[in-house]
Amino acid sequence: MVFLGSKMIEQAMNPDKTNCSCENCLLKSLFFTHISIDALTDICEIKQEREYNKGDIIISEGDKIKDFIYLKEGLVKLSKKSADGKDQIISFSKPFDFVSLLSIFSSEEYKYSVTAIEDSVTCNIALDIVKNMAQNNAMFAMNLMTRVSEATDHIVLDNLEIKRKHLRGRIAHILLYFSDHIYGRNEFELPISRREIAEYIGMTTENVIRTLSEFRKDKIIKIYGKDIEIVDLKRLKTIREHG
Amino acid sequence: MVFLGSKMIEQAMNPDKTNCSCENCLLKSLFFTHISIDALTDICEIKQEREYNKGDIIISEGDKIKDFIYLKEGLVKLSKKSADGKDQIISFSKPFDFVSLLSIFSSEEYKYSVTAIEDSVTCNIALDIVKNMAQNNAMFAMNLMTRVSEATDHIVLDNLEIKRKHLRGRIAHILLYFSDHIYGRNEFELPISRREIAEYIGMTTENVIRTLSEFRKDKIIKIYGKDIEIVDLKRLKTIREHG
DNA sequence: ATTACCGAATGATATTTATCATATTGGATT
DNA sequence: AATCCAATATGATAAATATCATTCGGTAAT
Repeated sequence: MVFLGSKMIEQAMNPDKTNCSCENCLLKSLFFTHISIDALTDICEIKQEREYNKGDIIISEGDKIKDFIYLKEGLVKLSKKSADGKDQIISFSKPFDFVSLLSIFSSEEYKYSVTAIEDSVTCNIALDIVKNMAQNNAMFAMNLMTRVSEATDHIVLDNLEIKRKHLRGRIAHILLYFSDHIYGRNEFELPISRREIAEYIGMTTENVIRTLSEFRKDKIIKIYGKDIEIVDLKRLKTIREHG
Repeated sequence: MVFLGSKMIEQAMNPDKTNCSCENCLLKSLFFTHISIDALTDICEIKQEREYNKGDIIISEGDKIKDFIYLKEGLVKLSKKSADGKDQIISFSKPFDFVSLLSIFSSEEYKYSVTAIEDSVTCNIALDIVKNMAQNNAMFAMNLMTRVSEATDHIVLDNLEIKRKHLRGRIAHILLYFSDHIYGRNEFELPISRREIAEYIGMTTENVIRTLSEFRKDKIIKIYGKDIEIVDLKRLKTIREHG
Protein backbone atom coordinates (compact mmCIF):
# COMPACT_ATOMS: atom_id res chain seq x y z
CA MET A 1 0.00 0.00 0.00
CA VAL A 2 1.47 3.28 -1.07
CA PHE A 3 -0.88 5.79 0.39
CA LEU A 4 -0.26 6.39 4.07
CA GLY A 5 -3.38 8.03 5.50
CA SER A 6 -3.48 9.88 8.76
CA LYS A 7 -5.44 7.06 10.31
CA MET A 8 -2.60 4.69 9.65
CA ILE A 9 -0.12 7.02 11.28
CA GLU A 10 -2.29 7.24 14.32
CA GLN A 11 -2.54 3.52 14.57
CA ALA A 12 1.20 3.28 14.43
CA MET A 13 1.64 5.82 17.19
CA ASN A 14 -1.22 4.61 19.33
CA PRO A 15 -1.13 0.90 18.78
CA ASP A 16 -3.71 0.29 21.48
CA LYS A 17 -6.28 2.35 19.63
CA THR A 18 -8.09 1.02 16.63
CA ASN A 19 -9.07 4.43 15.38
CA CYS A 20 -8.64 8.09 16.07
CA SER A 21 -11.87 9.84 15.36
CA CYS A 22 -10.66 13.25 16.41
CA GLU A 23 -11.80 14.74 13.15
CA ASN A 24 -15.42 14.22 13.98
CA CYS A 25 -15.04 14.66 17.66
CA LEU A 26 -13.14 17.90 17.42
CA LEU A 27 -15.10 19.31 14.55
CA LYS A 28 -18.23 19.08 16.56
CA SER A 29 -16.61 20.96 19.34
CA LEU A 30 -16.47 24.66 18.58
CA PHE A 31 -13.41 24.83 20.70
CA PHE A 32 -11.20 23.06 18.25
CA THR A 33 -12.64 24.46 15.04
CA HIS A 34 -9.65 26.61 14.28
CA ILE A 35 -7.05 23.88 14.58
CA SER A 36 -5.46 23.03 11.29
CA ILE A 37 -5.31 19.52 9.92
CA ASP A 38 -1.68 19.31 10.91
CA ALA A 39 -2.46 20.11 14.48
CA LEU A 40 -5.24 17.58 14.34
CA THR A 41 -2.86 14.89 13.32
CA ASP A 42 -0.62 15.87 16.17
CA ILE A 43 -3.42 15.52 18.62
CA CYS A 44 -4.27 12.11 17.33
CA GLU A 45 -0.74 11.04 17.99
CA ILE A 46 -0.58 12.29 21.52
CA LYS A 47 -4.05 11.91 22.86
CA GLN A 48 -5.35 8.97 24.79
CA GLU A 49 -8.91 7.83 24.76
CA ARG A 50 -10.23 6.28 27.92
CA GLU A 51 -13.44 4.41 28.45
CA TYR A 52 -15.37 4.40 31.66
CA ASN A 53 -18.40 2.50 32.85
CA LYS A 54 -21.24 4.15 34.65
CA GLY A 55 -20.13 4.67 38.22
CA ASP A 56 -16.40 4.72 37.45
CA ILE A 57 -14.35 7.46 38.99
CA ILE A 58 -12.52 9.49 36.37
CA ILE A 59 -10.85 11.98 38.66
CA SER A 60 -10.52 11.92 42.43
CA GLU A 61 -10.38 15.12 44.41
CA GLY A 62 -6.73 15.83 45.13
CA ASP A 63 -5.38 14.05 42.04
CA LYS A 64 -2.53 15.83 40.34
CA ILE A 65 -3.66 17.56 37.18
CA LYS A 66 -1.63 15.94 34.44
CA ASP A 67 -4.01 15.83 31.52
CA PHE A 68 -6.39 18.08 29.81
CA ILE A 69 -9.55 16.02 29.67
CA TYR A 70 -12.62 16.48 27.64
CA LEU A 71 -15.68 14.38 27.30
CA LYS A 72 -16.20 12.64 23.98
CA GLU A 73 -19.17 10.48 24.91
CA GLY A 74 -21.36 9.95 27.93
CA LEU A 75 -22.23 12.01 30.98
CA VAL A 76 -20.27 12.83 34.11
CA LYS A 77 -20.84 14.58 37.39
CA LEU A 78 -18.44 16.95 39.14
CA SER A 79 -18.60 16.66 42.90
CA LYS A 80 -16.78 17.60 46.04
CA LYS A 81 -16.64 15.99 49.44
CA SER A 82 -17.31 18.51 52.19
CA ALA A 83 -15.50 18.59 55.50
CA ASP A 84 -18.21 16.49 57.15
CA GLY A 85 -17.89 13.78 54.52
CA LYS A 86 -20.98 14.55 52.51
CA ASP A 87 -20.83 14.80 48.75
CA GLN A 88 -22.02 17.88 46.95
CA ILE A 89 -22.57 17.79 43.23
CA ILE A 90 -21.27 20.88 41.48
CA SER A 91 -22.49 20.26 37.95
CA PHE A 92 -22.85 17.81 35.12
CA SER A 93 -20.87 17.72 31.90
CA LYS A 94 -21.99 16.40 28.59
CA PRO A 95 -20.01 15.52 25.47
CA PHE A 96 -17.64 18.22 24.19
CA ASP A 97 -17.53 19.81 27.61
CA PHE A 98 -14.25 19.96 29.42
CA VAL A 99 -14.06 17.71 32.33
CA SER A 100 -11.02 19.76 33.20
CA LEU A 101 -13.15 22.62 34.31
CA LEU A 102 -11.72 25.55 36.10
CA SER A 103 -8.82 24.44 38.17
CA ILE A 104 -6.61 23.29 35.33
CA PHE A 105 -4.89 26.61 34.97
CA SER A 106 -5.09 27.82 38.51
CA SER A 107 -4.21 24.79 40.58
CA GLU A 108 -1.83 21.86 40.70
CA GLU A 109 -4.46 19.40 41.75
CA TYR A 110 -8.15 18.85 41.26
CA LYS A 111 -10.43 20.36 43.85
CA TYR A 112 -13.31 18.13 42.88
CA SER A 113 -13.99 14.59 41.68
CA VAL A 114 -15.39 13.53 38.34
CA THR A 115 -17.50 10.39 38.06
CA ALA A 116 -19.14 8.78 35.05
CA ILE A 117 -22.90 8.69 35.48
CA GLU A 118 -23.28 7.07 32.09
CA ASP A 119 -20.78 4.98 30.14
CA SER A 120 -18.32 7.60 28.97
CA VAL A 121 -15.28 8.14 26.81
CA THR A 122 -12.75 10.88 27.48
CA CYS A 123 -9.97 12.31 25.37
CA ASN A 124 -6.89 13.00 27.45
CA ILE A 125 -4.04 15.19 26.31
CA ALA A 126 -1.06 15.96 28.50
CA LEU A 127 -1.60 19.35 30.07
CA ASP A 128 1.91 20.47 29.16
CA ILE A 129 1.10 20.02 25.52
CA VAL A 130 -2.13 21.97 25.76
CA LYS A 131 -0.37 24.76 27.61
CA ASN A 132 2.28 24.75 24.97
CA MET A 133 -0.31 24.96 22.23
CA ALA A 134 -1.92 27.86 24.02
CA GLN A 135 1.38 29.68 24.26
CA ASN A 136 2.17 29.20 20.61
CA ASN A 137 -1.30 29.73 19.28
CA ALA A 138 -3.06 32.69 20.77
CA MET A 139 -6.30 31.95 18.93
CA PHE A 140 -6.34 28.57 20.54
CA ALA A 141 -5.78 30.15 23.94
CA MET A 142 -8.61 32.58 23.33
CA ASN A 143 -11.01 29.86 22.32
CA LEU A 144 -10.02 27.76 25.27
CA MET A 145 -10.64 30.70 27.55
CA THR A 146 -14.00 31.34 25.97
CA ARG A 147 -15.11 27.78 26.49
CA VAL A 148 -13.87 27.62 30.06
CA SER A 149 -15.68 30.88 30.73
CA GLU A 150 -18.89 29.57 29.25
CA ALA A 151 -18.78 26.45 31.35
CA THR A 152 -18.09 28.21 34.62
CA ASP A 153 -20.50 30.98 33.76
CA HIS A 154 -23.17 28.36 33.43
CA ILE A 155 -22.30 26.75 36.75
CA VAL A 156 -22.45 30.05 38.58
CA LEU A 157 -25.73 31.15 37.04
CA ASP A 158 -27.31 27.75 37.49
CA ASN A 159 -26.35 27.74 41.14
CA LEU A 160 -27.95 31.15 41.57
CA GLU A 161 -31.14 29.86 39.97
CA ILE A 162 -31.30 26.89 42.29
CA LYS A 163 -30.48 28.99 45.33
CA ARG A 164 -33.55 31.16 44.96
CA LYS A 165 -35.99 28.30 44.52
CA HIS A 166 -37.79 26.15 47.05
CA LEU A 167 -37.81 22.37 47.08
CA ARG A 168 -40.45 21.90 44.39
CA GLY A 169 -38.90 24.51 42.14
CA ARG A 170 -35.51 22.87 42.45
CA ILE A 171 -36.86 19.46 41.53
CA ALA A 172 -38.65 20.93 38.55
CA HIS A 173 -35.43 22.68 37.61
CA ILE A 174 -33.32 19.54 37.51
CA LEU A 175 -35.98 17.50 35.71
CA LEU A 176 -36.20 20.15 33.03
CA TYR A 177 -32.44 20.38 32.92
CA PHE A 178 -32.13 16.72 32.02
CA SER A 179 -35.08 16.89 29.70
CA ASP A 180 -34.02 20.04 27.83
CA HIS A 181 -30.25 20.18 28.03
CA ILE A 182 -29.11 16.60 28.28
CA TYR A 183 -31.61 14.34 26.56
CA GLY A 184 -33.73 16.69 24.48
CA ARG A 185 -36.89 14.72 25.11
CA ASN A 186 -39.74 14.45 27.60
CA GLU A 187 -39.00 10.91 28.64
CA PHE A 188 -35.62 9.80 29.79
CA GLU A 189 -33.88 7.60 32.26
CA LEU A 190 -32.54 9.55 35.22
CA PRO A 191 -28.79 8.99 35.16
CA ILE A 192 -28.53 9.61 38.89
CA SER A 193 -30.14 8.41 42.09
CA ARG A 194 -32.54 10.38 44.27
CA ARG A 195 -29.68 10.87 46.67
CA GLU A 196 -27.57 12.44 43.95
CA ILE A 197 -30.39 14.75 42.99
CA ALA A 198 -30.44 15.77 46.64
CA GLU A 199 -26.70 16.36 46.59
CA TYR A 200 -27.09 18.59 43.58
CA ILE A 201 -30.02 20.72 44.70
CA GLY A 202 -28.99 20.86 48.33
CA MET A 203 -31.99 19.16 49.92
CA THR A 204 -32.45 15.79 51.62
CA THR A 205 -33.02 12.54 49.78
CA GLU A 206 -36.36 12.01 51.50
CA ASN A 207 -37.66 15.34 50.31
CA VAL A 208 -36.52 14.65 46.77
CA ILE A 209 -38.41 11.36 46.80
CA ARG A 210 -41.47 12.92 48.39
CA THR A 211 -41.56 15.72 45.83
CA LEU A 212 -41.20 13.34 42.90
CA SER A 213 -44.11 11.35 44.35
CA GLU A 214 -46.13 14.56 44.66
CA PHE A 215 -45.46 15.40 41.03
CA ARG A 216 -46.60 11.90 40.13
CA LYS A 217 -49.80 12.23 42.19
CA ASP A 218 -50.43 15.61 40.58
CA LYS A 219 -50.01 13.96 37.18
CA ILE A 220 -47.12 16.20 36.23
CA ILE A 221 -44.73 13.34 35.64
CA LYS A 222 -44.82 9.58 35.39
CA ILE A 223 -42.28 7.51 37.27
CA TYR A 224 -41.12 3.97 36.61
CA GLY A 225 -38.09 3.63 38.81
CA LYS A 226 -35.45 5.78 37.14
CA ASP A 227 -37.54 6.31 34.03
CA ILE A 228 -39.23 9.68 34.03
CA GLU A 229 -41.81 11.01 31.65
CA ILE A 230 -42.84 14.62 31.80
CA VAL A 231 -46.59 14.68 31.17
CA ASP A 232 -47.50 18.25 32.03
CA LEU A 233 -44.60 20.26 30.74
CA LYS A 234 -46.35 23.57 31.17
CA ARG A 235 -47.08 23.00 34.80
CA LEU A 236 -43.58 21.76 35.49
CA LYS A 237 -42.18 24.94 33.99
CA THR A 238 -44.53 27.04 36.09
CA ILE A 239 -43.31 25.23 39.18
CA ARG A 240 -39.72 25.84 38.16
CA GLU A 241 -40.34 29.56 37.85
CA HIS A 242 -42.76 30.24 40.66
CA GLY A 243 -42.44 27.30 43.02
CA MET B 1 12.75 70.50 29.48
CA VAL B 2 14.61 67.96 27.45
CA PHE B 3 13.80 64.70 29.17
CA LEU B 4 10.39 63.40 28.20
CA GLY B 5 9.40 60.84 30.81
CA SER B 6 6.63 58.31 30.33
CA LYS B 7 4.41 60.18 32.76
CA MET B 8 4.51 63.22 30.51
CA ILE B 9 3.52 61.16 27.54
CA GLU B 10 0.59 59.76 29.38
CA GLN B 11 -0.54 63.17 30.42
CA ALA B 12 -0.44 64.29 26.86
CA MET B 13 -2.51 61.33 25.72
CA ASN B 14 -4.89 61.36 28.61
CA PRO B 15 -5.26 65.04 29.36
CA ASP B 16 -8.06 64.39 31.83
CA LYS B 17 -5.79 62.29 34.03
CA THR B 18 -3.17 63.85 36.21
CA ASN B 19 -1.16 60.68 36.45
CA CYS B 20 -0.97 57.14 35.19
CA SER B 21 0.13 54.97 38.02
CA CYS B 22 -0.09 51.77 36.05
CA GLU B 23 3.45 50.85 37.01
CA ASN B 24 2.47 50.37 40.61
CA CYS B 25 -0.99 49.20 39.91
CA LEU B 26 -0.01 46.58 37.43
CA LEU B 27 3.08 45.44 39.19
CA LYS B 28 1.05 44.56 42.20
CA SER B 29 -1.22 42.48 40.08
CA LEU B 30 0.37 39.18 39.23
CA PHE B 31 -1.63 39.17 36.09
CA PHE B 32 0.34 41.87 34.43
CA THR B 33 3.79 40.97 35.70
CA HIS B 34 5.02 39.75 32.38
CA ILE B 35 4.14 42.84 30.40
CA SER B 36 7.14 44.73 29.24
CA ILE B 37 7.67 48.42 29.91
CA ASP B 38 6.72 49.20 26.34
CA ALA B 39 3.41 47.47 26.69
CA LEU B 40 2.93 49.28 29.95
CA THR B 41 3.29 52.60 28.28
CA ASP B 42 0.80 51.52 25.68
CA ILE B 43 -1.71 50.67 28.35
CA CYS B 44 -1.25 54.00 29.99
CA GLU B 45 -2.14 55.64 26.75
CA ILE B 46 -5.26 53.68 26.11
CA LYS B 47 -6.68 52.92 29.50
CA GLN B 48 -9.22 54.99 31.30
CA GLU B 49 -9.45 55.31 35.01
CA ARG B 50 -12.91 55.80 36.45
CA GLU B 51 -13.85 56.75 39.96
CA TYR B 52 -17.00 55.60 41.70
CA ASN B 53 -18.55 56.49 45.00
CA LYS B 54 -19.93 53.91 47.32
CA GLY B 55 -23.28 52.84 45.93
CA ASP B 56 -22.52 53.82 42.34
CA ILE B 57 -23.40 51.32 39.67
CA ILE B 58 -20.38 50.38 37.59
CA ILE B 59 -22.07 47.87 35.32
CA SER B 60 -25.74 47.18 34.80
CA GLU B 61 -26.96 43.71 33.89
CA GLY B 62 -27.47 43.68 30.13
CA ASP B 63 -24.87 46.35 29.36
CA LYS B 64 -22.81 45.66 26.29
CA ILE B 65 -19.34 44.46 27.19
CA LYS B 66 -17.03 47.05 25.71
CA ASP B 67 -14.21 47.28 28.19
CA PHE B 68 -12.03 44.99 30.12
CA ILE B 69 -12.36 46.30 33.64
CA TYR B 70 -10.29 45.63 36.64
CA LEU B 71 -10.46 47.05 40.09
CA LYS B 72 -7.65 49.32 41.13
CA GLU B 73 -9.03 50.51 44.44
CA GLY B 74 -12.10 49.85 46.53
CA LEU B 75 -14.56 47.03 46.79
CA VAL B 76 -17.44 45.99 44.56
CA LYS B 77 -20.23 43.47 44.56
CA LEU B 78 -21.41 41.37 41.63
CA SER B 79 -25.13 40.79 41.66
CA LYS B 80 -27.98 39.61 39.53
CA LYS B 81 -31.66 40.42 39.58
CA SER B 82 -33.77 37.30 39.57
CA ALA B 83 -37.01 36.91 37.64
CA ASP B 84 -39.08 37.95 40.64
CA GLY B 85 -37.10 41.16 41.03
CA LYS B 86 -34.97 40.16 43.98
CA ASP B 87 -31.25 40.79 43.96
CA GLN B 88 -28.82 37.99 44.54
CA ILE B 89 -25.20 38.77 45.29
CA ILE B 90 -22.80 36.50 43.44
CA SER B 91 -19.49 37.60 44.92
CA PHE B 92 -17.29 40.47 45.95
CA SER B 93 -14.17 41.71 44.20
CA LYS B 94 -11.24 43.45 45.76
CA PRO B 95 -8.43 45.44 44.16
CA PHE B 96 -6.57 43.67 41.37
CA ASP B 97 -9.49 41.40 40.74
CA PHE B 98 -11.22 41.58 37.42
CA VAL B 99 -14.57 43.10 37.57
CA SER B 100 -14.96 41.62 34.13
CA LEU B 101 -15.42 38.22 35.54
CA LEU B 102 -16.49 35.34 33.43
CA SER B 103 -18.74 36.59 30.73
CA ILE B 104 -16.24 38.80 28.97
CA PHE B 105 -15.10 36.11 26.63
CA SER B 106 -18.28 34.15 26.34
CA SER B 107 -20.99 36.75 26.01
CA GLU B 108 -21.78 40.03 24.31
CA GLU B 109 -23.36 41.55 27.36
CA TYR B 110 -23.04 41.36 31.09
CA LYS B 111 -25.20 38.86 32.86
CA TYR B 112 -24.77 40.58 36.19
CA SER B 113 -24.41 44.04 37.67
CA VAL B 114 -21.40 45.47 39.42
CA THR B 115 -21.83 48.05 42.16
CA ALA B 116 -19.27 49.88 44.26
CA ILE B 117 -19.70 49.04 47.93
CA GLU B 118 -16.76 51.24 48.82
CA ASP B 119 -15.35 54.20 46.93
CA SER B 120 -13.63 52.54 44.02
CA VAL B 121 -11.40 53.16 41.05
CA THR B 122 -11.43 50.98 37.98
CA CYS B 123 -9.04 50.70 35.07
CA ASN B 124 -10.89 50.26 31.81
CA ILE B 125 -9.28 49.05 28.63
CA ALA B 126 -11.22 48.49 25.44
CA LEU B 127 -11.97 44.79 25.17
CA ASP B 128 -10.80 44.71 21.57
CA ILE B 129 -7.37 45.77 22.64
CA VAL B 130 -7.17 43.18 25.37
CA LYS B 131 -8.30 40.49 22.98
CA ASN B 132 -5.71 41.68 20.53
CA MET B 133 -3.03 41.53 23.17
CA ALA B 134 -4.10 38.03 24.04
CA GLN B 135 -3.89 36.97 20.41
CA ASN B 136 -0.45 38.41 19.97
CA ASN B 137 0.95 37.44 23.29
CA ALA B 138 0.18 33.92 24.32
CA MET B 139 1.79 34.30 27.72
CA PHE B 140 -0.57 37.17 28.37
CA ALA B 141 -3.50 35.01 27.32
CA MET B 142 -2.38 32.21 29.58
CA ASN B 143 -2.02 34.50 32.57
CA LEU B 144 -5.37 36.04 31.88
CA MET B 145 -6.93 32.61 31.72
CA THR B 146 -5.26 31.59 34.94
CA ARG B 147 -6.57 34.61 36.74
CA VAL B 148 -10.08 34.24 35.39
CA SER B 149 -10.02 30.59 36.43
CA GLU B 150 -8.87 31.44 39.92
CA ALA B 151 -11.63 33.97 40.36
CA THR B 152 -14.42 31.75 39.12
CA ASP B 153 -13.01 28.76 40.91
CA HIS B 154 -13.26 30.73 44.09
CA ILE B 155 -16.84 31.72 43.42
CA VAL B 156 -17.92 28.16 42.75
CA LEU B 157 -16.18 26.70 45.78
CA ASP B 158 -17.37 29.51 48.03
CA ASN B 159 -20.92 28.93 46.91
CA LEU B 160 -20.61 25.24 47.73
CA GLU B 161 -19.31 26.10 51.18
CA ILE B 162 -22.23 28.40 51.87
CA LYS B 163 -24.72 25.92 50.50
CA ARG B 164 -23.87 23.24 53.03
CA LYS B 165 -24.07 25.52 56.05
CA HIS B 166 -26.98 26.62 58.16
CA LEU B 167 -27.85 30.20 58.97
CA ARG B 168 -25.35 30.65 61.78
CA GLY B 169 -22.56 29.02 59.81
CA ARG B 170 -23.26 31.25 56.83
CA ILE B 171 -23.13 34.40 58.93
CA ALA B 172 -19.87 33.25 60.52
CA HIS B 173 -18.59 32.51 57.02
CA ILE B 174 -19.20 35.98 55.65
CA LEU B 175 -17.91 37.74 58.76
CA LEU B 176 -14.69 35.75 58.55
CA TYR B 177 -14.55 36.39 54.83
CA PHE B 178 -14.51 40.14 55.36
CA SER B 179 -12.18 39.84 58.31
CA ASP B 180 -9.66 37.51 56.68
CA HIS B 181 -9.82 38.15 52.97
CA ILE B 182 -10.88 41.74 52.63
CA TYR B 183 -9.73 43.72 55.62
CA GLY B 184 -7.15 41.48 57.29
CA ARG B 185 -8.20 42.53 60.76
CA ASN B 186 -10.67 41.59 63.48
CA GLU B 187 -12.48 44.89 63.47
CA PHE B 188 -13.87 46.42 60.37
CA GLU B 189 -16.78 48.36 59.00
CA LEU B 190 -19.22 46.16 57.16
CA PRO B 191 -19.31 47.52 53.60
CA ILE B 192 -22.81 46.19 53.05
CA SER B 193 -26.20 46.26 54.71
CA ARG B 194 -27.87 43.41 56.55
CA ARG B 195 -30.10 43.02 53.54
CA GLU B 196 -27.11 42.58 51.25
CA ILE B 197 -25.63 39.97 53.58
CA ALA B 198 -28.96 38.18 53.24
CA GLU B 199 -28.78 38.48 49.45
CA TYR B 200 -25.34 36.92 49.49
CA ILE B 201 -25.94 34.01 51.85
CA GLY B 202 -29.47 33.31 50.64
CA MET B 203 -31.38 33.92 53.85
CA THR B 204 -33.79 36.64 54.94
CA THR B 205 -32.73 40.01 56.28
CA GLU B 206 -34.51 39.40 59.57
CA ASN B 207 -32.61 36.20 60.18
CA VAL B 208 -29.31 37.88 59.39
CA ILE B 209 -30.08 40.59 61.93
CA ARG B 210 -31.25 38.08 64.51
CA THR B 211 -28.13 35.98 64.12
CA LEU B 212 -25.82 38.95 64.40
CA SER B 213 -27.67 39.88 67.60
CA GLU B 214 -27.25 36.34 68.87
CA PHE B 215 -23.52 36.47 68.22
CA ARG B 216 -23.43 39.75 70.13
CA LYS B 217 -25.35 38.29 73.07
CA ASP B 218 -23.00 35.28 73.06
CA LYS B 219 -20.06 37.71 73.15
CA ILE B 220 -18.66 36.39 69.89
CA ILE B 221 -18.73 39.79 68.19
CA LYS B 222 -19.34 43.41 69.11
CA ILE B 223 -21.64 45.49 66.98
CA TYR B 224 -21.82 49.26 66.62
CA GLY B 225 -24.03 49.76 63.63
CA LYS B 226 -21.93 48.68 60.70
CA ASP B 227 -18.76 48.39 62.78
CA ILE B 228 -18.02 44.82 63.70
CA GLU B 229 -15.38 43.53 66.05
CA ILE B 230 -14.71 39.82 66.27
CA VAL B 231 -14.08 39.09 69.93
CA ASP B 232 -14.10 35.31 70.03
CA LEU B 233 -12.40 34.31 66.80
CA LYS B 234 -12.06 30.68 67.78
CA ARG B 235 -15.74 30.26 68.45
CA LEU B 236 -16.70 32.06 65.26
CA LYS B 237 -14.51 29.67 63.29
CA THR B 238 -16.10 26.71 65.04
CA ILE B 239 -19.52 28.01 64.10
CA ARG B 240 -18.38 28.46 60.52
CA GLU B 241 -17.25 24.83 60.33
CA HIS B 242 -19.84 23.04 62.40
CA GLY B 243 -22.80 25.39 62.64
C1' DA C 1 -40.66 71.22 61.51
C1' DT C 2 -42.96 67.56 59.31
C1' DT C 3 -43.28 63.83 56.54
C1' DA C 4 -41.70 59.87 54.38
C1' DC C 5 -38.76 56.31 53.98
C1' DC C 6 -35.20 52.94 54.83
C1' DG C 7 -32.24 50.10 57.78
C1' DA C 8 -32.00 47.82 61.97
C1' DA C 9 -34.09 45.28 65.59
C1' DT C 10 -37.30 42.02 67.93
C1' DG C 11 -41.28 38.94 68.76
C1' DA C 12 -45.10 35.89 67.34
C1' DT C 13 -46.55 32.79 64.11
C1' DA C 14 -46.60 30.14 59.80
C1' DT C 15 -44.21 27.54 56.49
C1' DT C 16 -40.62 24.80 54.85
C1' DT C 17 -37.35 21.46 55.40
C1' DA C 18 -34.77 17.98 58.14
C1' DT C 19 -34.67 14.12 60.99
C1' DC C 20 -36.08 9.77 62.58
C1' DA C 21 -38.57 5.57 62.14
C1' DT C 22 -40.20 2.00 59.40
C1' DA C 23 -41.47 -0.56 55.12
C1' DT C 24 -40.75 -2.18 50.66
C1' DT C 25 -38.38 -3.25 46.59
C1' DG C 26 -34.72 -4.89 43.68
C1' DG C 27 -30.22 -6.24 42.79
C1' DA C 28 -26.05 -8.48 44.16
C1' DT C 29 -23.79 -12.09 46.65
C1' DT C 30 -23.33 -16.34 48.82
C1' DA D 1 -33.23 -19.94 47.92
C1' DA D 2 -31.52 -17.15 51.50
C1' DT D 3 -29.20 -13.10 52.80
C1' DC D 4 -27.55 -8.62 52.58
C1' DC D 5 -27.52 -4.00 51.22
C1' DA D 6 -28.72 0.11 48.95
C1' DA D 7 -32.33 2.77 46.88
C1' DT D 8 -36.97 4.04 47.11
C1' DA D 9 -40.97 5.23 49.65
C1' DT D 10 -44.02 7.22 53.34
C1' DG D 11 -45.45 9.13 57.76
C1' DA D 12 -44.75 11.52 62.22
C1' DT D 13 -42.29 14.82 64.52
C1' DA D 14 -38.64 18.22 65.28
C1' DA D 15 -35.90 21.93 63.78
C1' DA D 16 -34.80 25.66 60.83
C1' DT D 17 -36.22 29.43 58.34
C1' DA D 18 -39.63 32.71 56.42
C1' DT D 19 -43.25 35.82 57.00
C1' DC D 20 -45.75 39.35 59.20
C1' DA D 21 -46.20 42.95 62.50
C1' DT D 22 -44.30 46.48 65.12
C1' DT D 23 -40.90 49.63 66.92
C1' DC D 24 -36.92 52.63 66.84
C1' DG D 25 -33.61 55.70 64.89
C1' DG D 26 -31.54 58.18 61.30
C1' DT D 27 -31.77 61.00 57.22
C1' DA D 28 -33.38 62.75 52.98
C1' DA D 29 -37.04 65.46 50.91
C1' DT D 30 -40.67 68.82 51.21
